[in-house]
Amino acid sequence: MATNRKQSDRRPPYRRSKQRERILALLRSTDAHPTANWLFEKLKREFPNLSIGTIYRNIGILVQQGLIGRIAFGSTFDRLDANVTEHYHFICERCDAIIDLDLPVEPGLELRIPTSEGFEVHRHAVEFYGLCPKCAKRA
Amino acid sequence: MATNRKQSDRRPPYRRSKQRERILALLRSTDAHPTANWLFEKLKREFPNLSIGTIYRNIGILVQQGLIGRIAFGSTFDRLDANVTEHYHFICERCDAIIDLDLPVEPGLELRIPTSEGFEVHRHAVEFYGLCPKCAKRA
DNA sequence: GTTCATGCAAATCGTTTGCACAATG
DNA sequence: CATTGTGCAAACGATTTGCATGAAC
Repeated sequence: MATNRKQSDRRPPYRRSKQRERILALLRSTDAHPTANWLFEKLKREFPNLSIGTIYRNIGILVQQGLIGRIAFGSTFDRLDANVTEHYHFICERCDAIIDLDLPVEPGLELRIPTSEGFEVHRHAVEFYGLCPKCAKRA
Repeated sequence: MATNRKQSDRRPPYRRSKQRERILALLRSTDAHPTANWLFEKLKREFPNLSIGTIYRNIGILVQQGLIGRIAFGSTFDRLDANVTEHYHFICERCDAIIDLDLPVEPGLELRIPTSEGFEVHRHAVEFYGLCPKCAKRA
C-alpha cells in the first residue's frame, strides 16, 4: 500500500523567504480554504516570475512547521467501499489501512449544526486517525 | 471553485458487462477498501486485455447506482487551512465551499473506539455534507 | 440494428522534482 | 561562503477521454 506523504520531507533549518511569508499571510487573511492554484494566481501579481513549484514547496514547509493544515483525505488515490451502509472509518497513519468501524452512527451530531443559519445537512462522516492494532503492536 | 464530480456523468440505461460484474463481486469480497489499480491488477488475469479505463468507467457507474461508495475527501485537490486549532468542517455539495464550524470538538467520540482491540487513536475528523446557507436559499 | 461497453492510447490535472542561479544567514 | 529557496521545465501518478470495434438488448 502506498504512502500518504507528499513531496520529499524537508526539514529545518528554514530560511525566510518573501514568497513564503506572503503565502502564509494570504492564508491567514481568509477562511475560504484556498487551493494551491488560488495562491498562485493571487501571488503572481506580486511575483511575476512566481512558479507553482514554489507554492507547493512552501505549503509543504508551512505544514511541517504546523503553521497551516492541509485538508485532504490523506491519500492521493480513491479507495472504494462496497459497504454502502453508514459507518465510520479508522485510518491507520502508518500502513494506510482503512478499517470499517461498527460504532453506532451519531445522527445527533448533525443536530448541532445551527440550521437557524441556513445550513441544510444531508450526512456526515467521521474518520479516526491513529495506529491500527497491527501497527500499534509494532510500536 | 471547481467541481467535485469526476468523469462525465453517465446515466441509465445500463447494460450488464462481465467486467463490471466482476468488479462489484471483487469489491464485495473484501473490506480492505481497494484502489482502482488493485482491481485492475486482480482482474487482468481474467481479462488479459482489460484496460484501466474500463475499471474507472465501471467504478463511476457502480457509484451512481449506489452499489459502492468512493472514499475520498470529495475534491481532487488539497485545500489549505491556516486555522490550526481543532475544528470540524461543513462541505457544501453544490458550491464546494468548506466552512469552519465552531461546534465543540468531541473528544468523547474517540473513547468509543475499542482500545481493547488494540487501536491507538490520535485524532479524529468530522465533516458534514449538505448545502451551505447560500446554496440552500437558492434551492 | 442501435446503443452501450471495451481496449487502446493520448490527454488532462494536480503535484513533485532536477537543475542552474539567486537570496539568506 | 555554505546552504536554502526560486524559477523553469520536465516528470509523475491518478484519472479521464476520443475513437474504432465488440457486446448487449
